[in-house]
Amino acid sequence: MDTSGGNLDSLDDNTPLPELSFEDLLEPTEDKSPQHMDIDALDSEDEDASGHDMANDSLHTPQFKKSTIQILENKRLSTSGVAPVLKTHAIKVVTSGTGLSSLGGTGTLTTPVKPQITDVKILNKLKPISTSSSSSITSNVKIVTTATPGGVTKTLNNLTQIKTPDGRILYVQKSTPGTSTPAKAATVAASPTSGIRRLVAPPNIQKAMLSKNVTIAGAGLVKAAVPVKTGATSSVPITLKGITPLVAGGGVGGKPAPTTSPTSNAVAAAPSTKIHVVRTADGKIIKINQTSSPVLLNAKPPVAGVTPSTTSVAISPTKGSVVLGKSVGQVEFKTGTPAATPVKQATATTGTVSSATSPGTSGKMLVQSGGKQILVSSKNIIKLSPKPGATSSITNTPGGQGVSTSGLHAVQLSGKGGVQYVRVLTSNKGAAGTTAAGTSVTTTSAAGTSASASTAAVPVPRALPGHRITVVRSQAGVVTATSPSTSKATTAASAVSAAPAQRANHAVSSNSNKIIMRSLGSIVPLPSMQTLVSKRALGASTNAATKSASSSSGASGQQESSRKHRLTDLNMQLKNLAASSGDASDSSDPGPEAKKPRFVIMQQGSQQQRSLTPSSNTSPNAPKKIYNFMKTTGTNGVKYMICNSGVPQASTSSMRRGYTGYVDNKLRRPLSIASQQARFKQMTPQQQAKHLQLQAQAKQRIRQQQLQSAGGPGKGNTLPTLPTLPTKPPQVTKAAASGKPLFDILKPPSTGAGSGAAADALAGMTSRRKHCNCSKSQCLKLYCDCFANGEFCQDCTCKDCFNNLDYEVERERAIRSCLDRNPSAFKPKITAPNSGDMRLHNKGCNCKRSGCLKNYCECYEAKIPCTSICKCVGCRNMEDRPDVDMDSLDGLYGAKSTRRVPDESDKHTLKNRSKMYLTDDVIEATIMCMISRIVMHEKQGMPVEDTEREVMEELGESLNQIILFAREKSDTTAYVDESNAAS
DNA sequence: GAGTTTGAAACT
DNA sequence: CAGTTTCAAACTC
Repeated sequence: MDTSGGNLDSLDDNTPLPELSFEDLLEPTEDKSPQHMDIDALDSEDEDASGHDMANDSLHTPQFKKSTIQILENKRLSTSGVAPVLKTHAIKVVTSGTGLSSLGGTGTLTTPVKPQITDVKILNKLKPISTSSSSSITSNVKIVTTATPGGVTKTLNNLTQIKTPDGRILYVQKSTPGTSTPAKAATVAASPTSGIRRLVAPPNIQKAMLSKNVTIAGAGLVKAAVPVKTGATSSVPITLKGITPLVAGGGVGGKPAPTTSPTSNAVAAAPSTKIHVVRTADGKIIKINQTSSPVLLNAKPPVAGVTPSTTSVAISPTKGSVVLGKSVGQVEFKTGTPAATPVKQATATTGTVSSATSPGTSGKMLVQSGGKQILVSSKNIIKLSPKPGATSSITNTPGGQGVSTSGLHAVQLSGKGGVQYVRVLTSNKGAAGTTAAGTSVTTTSAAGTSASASTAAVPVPRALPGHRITVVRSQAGVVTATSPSTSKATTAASAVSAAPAQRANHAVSSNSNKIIMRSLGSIVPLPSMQTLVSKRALGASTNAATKSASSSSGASGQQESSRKHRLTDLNMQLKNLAASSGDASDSSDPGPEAKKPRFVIMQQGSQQQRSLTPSSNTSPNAPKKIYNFMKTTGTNGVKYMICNSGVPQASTSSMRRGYTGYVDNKLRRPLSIASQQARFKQMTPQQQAKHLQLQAQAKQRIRQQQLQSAGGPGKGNTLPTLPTLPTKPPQVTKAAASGKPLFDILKPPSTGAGSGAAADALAGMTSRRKHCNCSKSQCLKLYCDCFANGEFCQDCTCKDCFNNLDYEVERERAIRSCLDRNPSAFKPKITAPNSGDMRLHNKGCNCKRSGCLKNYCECYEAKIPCTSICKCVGCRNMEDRPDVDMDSLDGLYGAKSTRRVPDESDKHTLKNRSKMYLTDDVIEATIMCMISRIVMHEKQGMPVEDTEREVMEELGESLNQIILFAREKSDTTAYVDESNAAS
């Protein structure tokens, strides 16, 4: 038990989540009315947040709409005022057994008539509910465990055990910044911003029991002695309400019986209220909601002799959420059954929360790692490091549990912030006397603030060997709740993109028994495959490529500018192709959401290696594939920053002020704004301090490693050169810059002499095209291109730069500020309304004096014509102008080896030709060829590097063929034209 | 490279 | 939302 806490503490960045001690759940009932008010407010906020999260809007973060358990605050009661007894309390949830009496004071749980404990689903919400901003659900992880009946409830250092009647134990870990000690927790408690965690209880939970003092009766009321916050009177009974008794025999999948008796405090809720709210004395609210698509971890068949429903946590979607909120004197559990249950009590507050989606719909995929199986709902992608035992030993819990070694497994959820870290701990607890059987799963969301992440562990069926899985939310923090029914590839993609968490360290412990996913792992936003699939994108890339090839000869300033854009587009597209070569199958127009970056956990185990391994997601709804670009800086637990999703940053430099081409900003954004935002919001001062410290350490490690690897030292305040992947795009970039034809550029690096060129290309990739020169903004405002593009300053000439790892807190604050001002601040300014449409400036320019014919004008800079959206005066940047938005068409022209500057007629001709040759069919065929290579490589288990190289090679070959074909046609046409002219 | 111009971002 | 200020890039010399 204690050991688990120790493990958590050992985690660096992820501040160990404070255990959710019993006192956290307790609160004097006296405060009822105000507390209710609070609850209502919170609930409303939560609902609101889920409904419209504007902050994340820019990030396209999916809204969290599922019922979950949320810890609104990370506040932790100081133990000083609480009776010691309280600390050891556990919460038992009894599904059946109506009419359970509430336990007063120390009373232990009353056993329900037919105890049936289903499952517990723990969702992490990174952002405080209070903020309507992005509602991020960190994880939908549903852990099914069978508890050993009659087990002893205990509170781990970090974890609070919730014991179900049948002996299952749930571990709830609060995320308090770096504090294992209560005192610290207390201090933290003050901070309003805290990570939110959601626990989703199964629909049938009728009763919740807090060991020793709190019991939740089936009737819905539970009273228990409530420990007072520091200085407050202790042993005030807590009331749990809203719990509806289960129908006898209600299995996991079965429909729960409606609850009949509302608690005194409970307000009659609409029928089928599905929300369970528990509020702790320290003001935490736990909501138990049903969520449709839980992820099942360690799902295993229930222990023999036990009814399925009881023995194992059922995956069945649960409704109702438990929210630990701010000090409310009560703890409420409200349960509702989705379908048929009659009205349950729901306080006004809770009522708002309930938005459960239909469970069951989601497909689940089974992920196996190191002999462990994780069942994931289709929407979620969980990726476990292939070798649990791999590297880091961070997770070690010395202590009682006897989990000395740990394995870290990275779990990536497709949803917002989709990365979670899972730690599987071998639990010796059984030996310790705790009833909890072998494995418990803990999920923490590190998002927002690393510290905020709370963990919850669910005991695994006894049959399973004792393992504890701790899921720590990634910084990105925003893990969307998985809604099985609604899940779509696009949704998942968008969700992922929303949180571009950049750095996370995660350590993989050598012991496979433990899987710890730490927030420290670096997460890289990856473009969704849809982007790749997008015809438009492909065409763009093709055009860009051809353009770059043709434009290489250009000399004039204007051409230079054009080429810059072209190169940018090309690089972006290539990156896109390389990075997102995953889910090609979805040809539907991804829309803006689809372009969101995906976060990839950088596994520590794999060094300097980019993996292109698809997740083991088998579910149809699940995102097709996610390719992880992994790079490690070396040592265990080292935090490292990853740039631009493994694609070299060099070419990605943004054009001035948010120009994105029609390639999404994601490509240029190594950092996850969403995640940063979330983290920031939840970060407490202590967390921030710790975070900074960790970052500094990580940075130092990075530098050291880079130095060791003969990498040039970063300059000044900028970060050292970020690790770049040894992949092709860089080559392409440099080659393109050098004027090589694309098809040459794309050729795989030849051995021997060719390798040198490749090395040069890589070197070229490592330098960005543009460097800011900010002097007053500290690079923390949108004035700064680096910042605006979500990039760290690197090799810039800026002064007092805060846009680096050393000032991540400030940076996150700035990001949030920007998003507060403009939720779309980090969205691409220039997009194409529809696939195939011309790129347009979303906001329009406002030029007064430049006539929109200078690069002052964002439209002109992006080579797009001004539109009616623009407020420019004296605009001359018209659509029909030859110098606008035409360079994207001259790629084929360049292929003709024509070096003269095309005139308007030429451009029209080129445009027609481009349409002639770069048809959708051609583009699709090209993509399919690339995809086929990926698939083939995957099947063959070929190295990622090889796969990437070949994909790019395939692209190059395809483009080459297209160009050659176009050239031949053009020659023929010219010949015909000449003949005609002669005649 | 210094100074000016420009327009987006930030602020009021 | 409009006006003003601030800012950094683009531009000019």
